[in-house]
Amino acid sequence: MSTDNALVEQDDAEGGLNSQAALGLIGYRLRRAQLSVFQRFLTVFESLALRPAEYSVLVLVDENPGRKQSEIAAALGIKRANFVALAQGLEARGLLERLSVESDRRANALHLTASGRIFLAEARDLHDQLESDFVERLGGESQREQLLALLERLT
Amino acid sequence: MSTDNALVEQDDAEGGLNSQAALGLIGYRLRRAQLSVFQRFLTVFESLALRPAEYSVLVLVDENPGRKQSEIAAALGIKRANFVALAQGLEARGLLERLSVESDRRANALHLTASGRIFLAEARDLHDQLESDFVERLGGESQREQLLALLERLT
DNA sequence: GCAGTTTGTTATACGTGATAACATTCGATG
DNA sequence: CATCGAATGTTATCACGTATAACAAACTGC
Repeated sequence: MSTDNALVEQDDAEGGLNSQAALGLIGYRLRRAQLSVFQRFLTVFESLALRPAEYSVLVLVDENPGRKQSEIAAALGIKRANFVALAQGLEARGLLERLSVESDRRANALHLTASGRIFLAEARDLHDQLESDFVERLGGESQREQLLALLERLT
Repeated sequence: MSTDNALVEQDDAEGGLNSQAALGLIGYRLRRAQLSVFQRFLTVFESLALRPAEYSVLVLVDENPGRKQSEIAAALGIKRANFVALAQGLEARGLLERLSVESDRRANALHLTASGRIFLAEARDLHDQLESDFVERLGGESQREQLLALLERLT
């Protein structure tokens, strides 16, 4: 029952394990792909010292200037508590401004600084290259949209 | 350049942020989908107190009995160092055996115990249900295979 | 004005992945 | 056989991401 025939790969060779079932798992492949993609992201963005989460914050703030921390955090699925250090870090680098709102003195309204916008443009270039590379791997733009649609349904 | 017009959704409403670009990112969607899938996994497997990584180890060992720790770890993309506690945990629960190999006294050969096999059968049932649920969300078996193929290319 | 809620914040804990160092053992080569 | 390099399992440690609890300040609704 264990040793299989020619229908599947042999599992007695030293090289590849029999991983039919294990690697067929959606969750497993999802995790592997995500780790791989993030790893490539980290490599490409190393020169900018920018992490994926930070990039997504900059993009979202750029597209939604003046929003509160909580709103940006919630939109990205990040807990308020965990967002604090993230925002403070970007602020310390001069990329992000946290302006106090007159109508609500608790809230911080997020804006990009001038250099934040310049920095983001640079980051966007890098990211576009990365995304193009992914599209190439996937085999075309239509495959990319298909992937995004499928991932959406899982979320 | 920054404020856009009617071509995209308005971003002044209180509900949804403008997230065209941010949410269009492959890495971002991948991360969100992976978190969502893992969360569902954790919920379903809560009764068994089994984590995703542990499940994948049991499956792989079941299909490749007698392999060394390093081999199983490498096949799952887990570092040797991080695999130790994982394997010891499964051994402590009586699911896994780590037999010393005569031909190589450094190595541990991994096998499932009898109760490990029973336990795994139970886990496989749960996982099959979960996977079926995913397939349903994806819209069919062919979409599942498409997704797996696309993820494979990204890895 | 008060009660309950929201916002930002700190502290803390857990899980995962990565690296470095180490002892033991193996393999190959002199 | 002796030695050197590599492999194996292990421990300790670190960096990150995520989660919860608690808190002060401020807002909202009654």
